[in-house]
Amino acid sequence: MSKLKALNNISRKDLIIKNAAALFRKKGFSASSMRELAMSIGIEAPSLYNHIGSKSELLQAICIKIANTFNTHLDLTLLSNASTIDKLDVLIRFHIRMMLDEFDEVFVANHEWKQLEEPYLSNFLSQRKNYENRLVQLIREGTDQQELKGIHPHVAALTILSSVRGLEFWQRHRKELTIEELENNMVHHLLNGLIK
Amino acid sequence: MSKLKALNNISRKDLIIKNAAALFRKKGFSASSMRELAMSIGIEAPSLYNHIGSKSELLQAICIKIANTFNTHLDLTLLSNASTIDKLDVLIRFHIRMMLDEFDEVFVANHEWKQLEEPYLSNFLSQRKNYENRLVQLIREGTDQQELKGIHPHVAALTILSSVRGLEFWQRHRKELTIEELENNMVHHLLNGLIK
DNA sequence: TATAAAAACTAATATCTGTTAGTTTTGCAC
DNA sequence: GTGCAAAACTAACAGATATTAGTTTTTATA
Repeated sequence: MSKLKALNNISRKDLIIKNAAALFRKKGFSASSMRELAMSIGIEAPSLYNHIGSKSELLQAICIKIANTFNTHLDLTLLSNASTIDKLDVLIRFHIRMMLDEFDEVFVANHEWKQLEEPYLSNFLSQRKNYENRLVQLIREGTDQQELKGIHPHVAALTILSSVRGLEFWQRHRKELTIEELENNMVHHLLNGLIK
Repeated sequence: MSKLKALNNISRKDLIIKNAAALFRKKGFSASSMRELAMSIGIEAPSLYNHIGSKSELLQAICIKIANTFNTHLDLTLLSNASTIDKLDVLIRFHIRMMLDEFDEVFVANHEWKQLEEPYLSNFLSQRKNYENRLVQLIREGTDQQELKGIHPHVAALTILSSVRGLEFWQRHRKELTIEELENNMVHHLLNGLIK
């Protein structure tokens, strides 16, 4: 087993977390049982506890990882010298890629964070609030510098974040467009509008 | 009790459904217990069954009602002689009002439909797909008639629906804007874009 | 092949779940 | 006040839940 682990560099614990993300996405955290998770791996439920501490630890791992990924990317983006519009472009595209590439994890973080226990719940929420606030600030700066229209920054930020989040429903239509076309369409809609 | 019911026209069953919507929104359907629901209304859990058939019946009632409300409104809107843009305007504003006025129910329908049992699950999904398809068709017509840009209709529809759905996060900011200002900002963003 | 650790197993527990059965209380009509 | 129906109650059940304890099997190393 440790030879396998060395080969493809994925530990038993990581496998459990990955399967948990898939299961939690499909049925929701509370409606998912440890027996079901174990079965998806091909072992009995108690065997899971040789690798993990508890069910809620799995949710914590998923949510924390996603929150960190997004915040780290925002850090980097805000540091650049690009214009506000270009920064928004980069951020929107990153959200879209994440939504498609790390679908299960992002979905679970978006939908099941309510089931986190303290202090992970507070932590997750403050990270998300922080992310939102910095995005709002970016939009405000764009408005001040006459790059953007005077749309209320909170509303604009919410619209952008909600739109990309809504890509959870895009799976059905994946074949219609390439990822790049999808990105281009969505960025264009959010930045330039729908009306000709 | 029946005098009370006659007076304010809300039956015991309706009260239970209303409290269920609030509870399901706060904790999720699977994480909500019938004992908790009963406590929120001041009775014991088994007493609920004098008024309702089962827990899942509550979720069904909530989801069906919301799906019907949206589909009925779309029926009416599509019948009018207004331009595509005006129709989109009306639809977006209706979603926003619903999200704010019937918050618990809309939230639960959006988030917990997965926990529906058959045939309610299939029914709900086909109603939602139908709604989405008709919105896509409306946007396609707007493009054909040169009212709208050539943004991929599915992407545009998804962006619009996701944005209004994201108003579940607006509760925190309710005091910042009136509902009408919120509507105006969001409609303007989605139709005319963010860039000046 | 012997050893030790990793990881699987079985058995069991306490708790919580939705729901039922049967009984008592409540509130209104006469 | 009597009677009746609505709606509350208590007691209880069968099944599922996450998790623990203790044991056996598997695997890698020496």
